[in-house]
Amino acid sequence: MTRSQRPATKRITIKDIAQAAGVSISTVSNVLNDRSDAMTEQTLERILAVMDELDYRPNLMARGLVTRRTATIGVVIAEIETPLFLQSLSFMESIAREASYNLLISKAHTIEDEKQAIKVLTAKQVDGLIFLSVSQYTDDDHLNELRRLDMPVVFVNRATLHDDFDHVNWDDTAGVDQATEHLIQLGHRHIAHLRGPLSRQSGANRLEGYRRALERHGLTYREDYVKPGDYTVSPEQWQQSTLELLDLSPRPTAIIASDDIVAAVVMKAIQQAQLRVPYDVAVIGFDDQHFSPFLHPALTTVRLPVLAAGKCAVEMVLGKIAGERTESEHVKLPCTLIIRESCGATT
Amino acid sequence: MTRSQRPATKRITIKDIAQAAGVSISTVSNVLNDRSDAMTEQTLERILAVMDELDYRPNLMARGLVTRRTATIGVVIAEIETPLFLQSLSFMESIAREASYNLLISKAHTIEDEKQAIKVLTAKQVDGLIFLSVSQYTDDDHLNELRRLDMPVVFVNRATLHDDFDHVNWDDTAGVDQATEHLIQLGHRHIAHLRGPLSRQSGANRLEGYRRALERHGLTYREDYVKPGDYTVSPEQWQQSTLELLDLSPRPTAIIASDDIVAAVVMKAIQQAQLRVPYDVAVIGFDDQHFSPFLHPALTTVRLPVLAAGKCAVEMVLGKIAGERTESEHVKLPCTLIIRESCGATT
DNA sequence: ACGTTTTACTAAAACGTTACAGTTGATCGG
DNA sequence: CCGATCAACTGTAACGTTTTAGTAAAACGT
Repeated sequence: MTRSQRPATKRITIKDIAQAAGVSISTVSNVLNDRSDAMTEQTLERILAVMDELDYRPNLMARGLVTRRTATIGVVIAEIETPLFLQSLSFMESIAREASYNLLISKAHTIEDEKQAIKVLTAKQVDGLIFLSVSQYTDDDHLNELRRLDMPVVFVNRATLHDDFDHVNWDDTAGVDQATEHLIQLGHRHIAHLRGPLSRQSGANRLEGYRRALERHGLTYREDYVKPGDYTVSPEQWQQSTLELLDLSPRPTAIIASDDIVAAVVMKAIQQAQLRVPYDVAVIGFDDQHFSPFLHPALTTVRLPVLAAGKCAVEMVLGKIAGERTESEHVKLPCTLIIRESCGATT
Repeated sequence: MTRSQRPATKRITIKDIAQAAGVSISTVSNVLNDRSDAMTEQTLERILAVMDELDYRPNLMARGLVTRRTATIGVVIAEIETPLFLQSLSFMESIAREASYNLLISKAHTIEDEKQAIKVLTAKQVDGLIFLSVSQYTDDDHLNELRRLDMPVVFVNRATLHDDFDHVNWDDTAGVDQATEHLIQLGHRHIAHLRGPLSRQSGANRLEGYRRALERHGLTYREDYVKPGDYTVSPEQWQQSTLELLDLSPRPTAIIASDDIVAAVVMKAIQQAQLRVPYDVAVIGFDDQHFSPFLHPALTTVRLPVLAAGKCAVEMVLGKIAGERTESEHVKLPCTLIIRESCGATT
């Protein structure tokens, strides 16, 4: 156990290796860059041995300075603390790591934050930039700055801005459409919706999907069947909205919530009103958060392709970096209806 | 709108600024490093103007090469996809950003992964390293490698290894103790526990806290009141375990679950057995995940100080970097009992 | 045996900063 | 008015790599 007491840890560099192996630094650099064909087996082994013995680790900053590559992708993520996006981030890391890339992260909730984040991430010489679910509204100024960077940039879950940027989005509209369709197939004719904030793309899209499915089946869209389930209003109000829905005539036999948290509250309100889910009222959520299968009853919900989106985004920037992809791409991933107990299809 | 078509974006450097402003690069460097006292107001402004006009951004890699500072902290995080730790990570980013630091992240689930992560993060010259909830068991080899780095390292939520490392932990034992105490105060005498995996620190600690509270009150610890609620077993088995507990005589009047997800399943099982929470059986969870307030009934649970721990960890490495802290510290943060509906105290 | 190719290297110039040791020319105290 | 201090700079050597252009010696073909 050679535990040295503050050994004044001399940083060992390529120079030290060269010296110890009795070669030039160029040769050492060659082995570092897998150009081992340019030297004797014997020299290679000697260098390798010295590296190992001295526990040499190349300084990637110094390397990056000349190669202009850092093997690092910057991720700007919205402040919103939803587990879903963090999960996506986590998955991005997995994909990036397979390609030996790391993620440098920076949260941003205002446009100012975002600009600042771009500044520091690029100053740190990231090879590409991913924007995860950040502010929907951006000025041209901002976009031009991004264009000027001349660096792979992809937006995930942000309203499509301009065609020259890469985008990965998911199709909430189709997701809710599918959920509504499912309820209709199960015989429901009175379907209510606790919608998200209309100021957000997701809120508007989901309402649209609900409406679209109803119309396709010739069911009338009733204003009073739609109530706000925003995160801008409180859970108490979601509960209140649910109770109001239950008082309507005819009483809705199904409620589509804007997300799983809202759905949990909706189910709770229904149960407190002495009604049963799904027998009296079916409930469908949105997001497929990790707790949804464990609710009582297990929640039928629409799963967002957050993992696939993360993977896609990382692959897009890696492709751009490698020069394989050049055209800007707009990917729209489908959502999946996850049927559990709360809609009555499985019981 | 000066949208240039691939302007062959010449990277502008400190040299360009110097030239354009008619000064030496040293002077420009001085303004970059806030040594504006060493020049005329007029020169300063001229340089600033040129910087602004040319949209200059210092290359932090080049700077880092000479200062040996990157303003980046490496975070190695366990693969386990629990939202809780991701939330902690997210909060760490906030704290780090206040100090103008960024987080370079790398997941690791095996020791090999971890070693690899250390290698690349240090190669990228991070200024400090935080281990978030990674593998409990490490070889001395591994630790020595970390010591050799001569770099601030703090472990969060890892079993204390050696005193010369910094640690931030939370006191699960006291947390469950407190939860159990609360139930006892409410008059419960038959309290069961769905424990976590004993191979993990958290599982063992929580069982210990449960036991400790019982003993303090002279209540007998019954083997059959404790069943595994591991994530190593399936939700179906948690449900099964719950039903078995309900069949015991005397029937437990309260169940403490090893975490909130398990608690949700426990509540579900109880309700499916036509019993009511909390009237027939009280339930307490652990973690205070974001969905817990929305369960039916809202879950009483023990909140882990994941945010505080993240903050603490970041502050510890920043302190070490700044040279303010030198001693190794071992912080143990308290958990908080969050009383909601599922234990019957508020209804 | 001679020119040519190949092999196994090496020297030195980048990359974009900071840091330190100077160097001017002006100001100042006595 | 002279040496000393000071203000406002500048020149250049690092930092640890990669890369390009080269070189000396060995191998090869004829």
